[in-house]
This record gives sequence, C-alpha cells and structure tokens, in this order.
Amino acid sequence: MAEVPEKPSDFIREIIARDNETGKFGQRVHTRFPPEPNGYLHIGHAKSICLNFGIARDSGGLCNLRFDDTNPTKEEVEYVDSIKEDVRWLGFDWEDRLFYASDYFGKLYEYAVQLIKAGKAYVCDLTADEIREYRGTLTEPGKESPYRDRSVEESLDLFRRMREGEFPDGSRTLRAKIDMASGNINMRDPVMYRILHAEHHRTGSKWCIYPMYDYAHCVSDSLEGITHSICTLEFEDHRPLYDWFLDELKAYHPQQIEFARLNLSNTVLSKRKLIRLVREGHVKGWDDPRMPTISGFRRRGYTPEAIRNFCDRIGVAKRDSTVEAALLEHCIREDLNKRVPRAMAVLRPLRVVITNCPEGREEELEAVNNPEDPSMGVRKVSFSKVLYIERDDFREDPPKDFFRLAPGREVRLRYAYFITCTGFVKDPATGEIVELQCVYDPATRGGDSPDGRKVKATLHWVSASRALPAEVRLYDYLFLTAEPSGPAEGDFASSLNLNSLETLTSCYVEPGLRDAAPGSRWQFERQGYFCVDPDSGDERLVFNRTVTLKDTWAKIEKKQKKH
RNA sequence: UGGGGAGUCGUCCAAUGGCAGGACGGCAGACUCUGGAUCUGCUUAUAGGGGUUCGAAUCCUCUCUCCCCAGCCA
Repeated sequence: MAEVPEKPSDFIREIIARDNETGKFGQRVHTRFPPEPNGYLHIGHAKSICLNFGIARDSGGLCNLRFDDTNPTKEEVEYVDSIKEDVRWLGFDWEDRLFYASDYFGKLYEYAVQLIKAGKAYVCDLTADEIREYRGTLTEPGKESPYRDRSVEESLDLFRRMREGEFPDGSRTLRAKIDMASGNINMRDPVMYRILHAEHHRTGSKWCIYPMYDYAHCVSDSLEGITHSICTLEFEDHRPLYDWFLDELKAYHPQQIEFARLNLSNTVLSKRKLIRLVREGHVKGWDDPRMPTISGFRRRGYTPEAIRNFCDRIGVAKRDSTVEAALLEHCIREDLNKRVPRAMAVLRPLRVVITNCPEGREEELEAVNNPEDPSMGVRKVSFSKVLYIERDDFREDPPKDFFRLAPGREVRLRYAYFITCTGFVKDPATGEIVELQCVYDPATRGGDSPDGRKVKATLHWVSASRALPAEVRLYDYLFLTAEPSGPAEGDFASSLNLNSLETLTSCYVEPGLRDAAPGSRWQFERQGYFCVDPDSGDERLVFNRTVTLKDTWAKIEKKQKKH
C-alpha cells in the first residue's frame, strides 16, 4: 500500500498561512499560472501548475490561467491551445478564469499615462544600442538619458503618437523614471513599452506598442486580485520593480514569492533548448516521447497522477537543485503497477519448437490480468507447438547467476508449462542461434508442478500461430550526462544520447492486444510499461515503452562485465 | 569589483535553540509462477573558522563556494 506521504508543505504555504493569520489579504488566497504561449509546457511548468493550483485547492482559494502574451513576435495560438490542453490533462481547472495579459492592454495604457503625468515615466528616443550603453555595467552606474527630463506634456504627446503608429519599430520607448545608479540593473529606468508593428494573435493590429513583462505582469496580477504571485528565482531581483510599479500606481498590491525552478537529470528544461531539440531534428516534435514536455510524457504513457505525485514529492525550496530522473520513474512505476493490465510480448523473438507437442494443437490457458488487483480478472492465452521467447532468455553458455534457459535446463513458461531445452539450431554462417528445441511436461499445466519441483526462472512467451506482429519503440535518456546544462558541460549537443530511441519492428504480442486503443497502457511482463502510440492503426500496432521494470539481472550482468 | 539569492546523506526535501528525519538511489536479505511487486535491515550529510549558549543545522561574526542580473524576451 503506497500511502500518501505527509501532507506536502513548503515555505510558500507557510507564508500564506501566516498571511491568513494576520489577515494581510483578508484570508483570501488567489494564485495564477502565467505561461507565455511561446512553446509547449514541460515538467518544470508542471511543478508550477501543481504549486499554484494546489495551493488554491488546499486553501479554498482560486487559481487563474493567464497567458502572458505581451510579445506578439514570439507567441502563437498553437501554443495557447497546447497549454490549455496540458493543464487540463494534468487535472486542473481554471473554471471561468481564463485570462490574457492582452486583455489588459487598454488598462495598461491608461496606467502608463498616469505614470507619465506623475513624472514617473518618460518617452525616450535612444536607440536599443544607446540604451544599452547608458545602462552601465554590473559594477558601474548608468548615465541618465538626455530625454529623461523632457516635459510631461511632450512625453504624453509622444506616447500617444507611439500608439497611433507614427513611429517605426525601435525608434522610441516608454521608460520608468527610477534610478540609473541603482545596484539593481532592473531599476535603471527600465523600458515599459516598445514599438512593435506586429500582428498579435488576439488583438490583431489594434496595438503597435506592447508592454514589457515587468510592467504588464504586476499590473495583471493586481487587476486580477491575485494575493500571492509565485514565480521562479530569476525574478527575485525584479521584485523591487514589481513593487515600485504598484506602489507608484497606488494599485492593489499582491505579494511576489520566488522558488527554485525544477531541473531534471539527463534532460534539459529550458524552452530555448527544447526548441533547439525540435528544430535541429534531434527529436520528432514537441510531443516526442523522449521530450520532457507534458505532451511528450503523455505520449510516452505517463499518467497525470504520477506527474502530480512527482511534483508533490520533489518539494519546493529556494535552493538550485537537480532532481534525479529515477524519482520520476519511481512515481510512474508505482502508479502503473497498481492499475495497468499485464500482457505478454516478445520484443526480440527466438523461435522455440516444443518437440513433444502434437502438430496443430492449440490450447487455451488462463492468465491473471493483474496480480496486484484480482478484480481485474483473468484472460486466455493460447499455447501451441511453436512459440517465441525472448532471445535474452537463452544462453548457450550461461554465466554465473543466469537462471534462465540453457541447454538441459528447465524453466517455466508463465501460466503454461515447464519446458526443458534439449537442443538448438545455429546459423552456420553467422553463429546466431535461430531455433530452440524443447520438451514440455504435460503434468505442469498452468505452471505448477505436482511433484513440488522448483524452477529458477519463469519466462514470458507468445504462441507463434496466434501472436500479433508489432512495432515497439524503446526510449532512453536524451542526454548521457546528469546535467547537460551544468557548469562543466559545453554545448548540450555534445552530451546528446545518440541511442535515445531504439525501434524494434519484429516484435510479437499476445492476440488480446489486437484492439488495444491508442493511449492504452499495459505492462509487458518482465519488461516494462508500454502504451499504444497514436501511430498505431488497423494495419499496425505500435507501442511506446513508458519505463522499464526494475531489472535485477541487468544490474548483476553489468557488474559481471565490469570485472 | 555592483545588486539579489543559496549552501543539510549520492539526489531531493524536513528539522525554525533541545536525540539531524523522510523519500528516491545504492548495498544486503526475506518472499515470489514477472530476477516485477511487496517486506526487512544497512550505508551516508549540517561548506569552513571563530563566537554566544547548559545546549547551535538553527543566533552573531569572518571566510569560502555556487546560482541569477548589463533584452526594446519572459
């Protein structure tokens, strides 16, 4: 019985509990998940989604879904659609609270005018390069823009004309008037608005000036009545600016709280790098089962429950960290083990002839669907003279501790009979073993020996006459190193795992899988969890390996090879 | 060298002045018609130096290391 760990708690929930005690927000809790629709969601976003929606759920509060769509040159509807689908699939519901920062463009403009009038913002004519020069460096203060002290009237007029479309892209900006000497570079008169004559996926060509993140985000939070604005660590030194805008605007003021983003071993989680994997063809798309995207995990066979459980178990803190992929794998195995039916599938077939079995005989044997859950019932599997077993399950010269089939050895065929290997056929040219000859013991029908005889291994198998051909795709880590983006690594391409996908095209699965629905999940006994890929059709069965079963023998063998 | 953060088992997270604990991994064993699952045991950590205190991961202090910031990206 896997029990729920202790109730998940973290420093953010502690802050919220304290705020509820002091009545800072009048016992109200309202969070938001604010993705930019410029890419697909990944497991790092899942952490944020589980945090924000989870906090709302646990505290009787609300969580909004808000698209941070302030940069029309990077954002697309394809991404907003995928993001909505992924959040829903993860099991969260924003009800009627679907918002877009672009909903607030009008309000944002009015607030900007208010800041200009208060002498807290000005239109600047410096070019992008000049702004950079004037900004100073990490250790030297910046210089004030020559336009900084232009009159309120002139800035007002220019800002209006920026909006009217009188000026070309990049020719002017609206800047907050803060402090060019601040140690915090974000406070050195940050740009609030830039001119972008670009079509926006929602507002079309209505606007040609677009607000910057720092300005749009805090105002959006404020307008939505967010209480706790949870974001990642890199925004920590943006918080003074978040606070500055809202204070100067005398607007409702949420609390920004930062936590450490998720890093997962053997993969990358930055949008820039994920988009490279897609564009450079290292994977087949955003939903390639090797991708750490929500859509990739979905196609790979992961469940929302397993992902949510993972997000609960990794915790929330402020320290940079990289979670081992083994924990995610543990979560998905734990979930699938309880709920998924078993089946037998032979991935790398080796032909076995049962020499004492009559030609043409077909026999139905009973197999358990899930030993973890008797309520899932039983099914029939057919046994006949010619079978397939896994090539790995036979060794001509078995090494130490190899329990499986070898010349003269007896093993059990799962739910069927004990068989003993009496001979084998080798291809004289290649030395490859092409067929095994075995005899079965009719007294062991069902897999039990009446004389109490023990056998050290149980093999999965399929009947050659009834098995269905299938394609099986085996996935491995995308990267060979635990931290492909870590300080010690160069370009991530150098640590790419060139063997992250292995496609097996001559597999056989038991006949009951004929109508397995796309997306349906199975455990192939002794091998792992698999799901039906959408590439499957009437003519073709395609399975993705979600995760292997733990494999003690593989571990022993690996150790033996080392010595 | 400016500003902002962070240092606890291999990894992730707890312990908020009172026995450093859990999970994953690893190792060993039990059980098993999946070398699966399950169960049991073991292993290993407070970055370093000073100080306060009966008592410090926790408070003070100095040092070291790591991460983020110089987009008209978010």
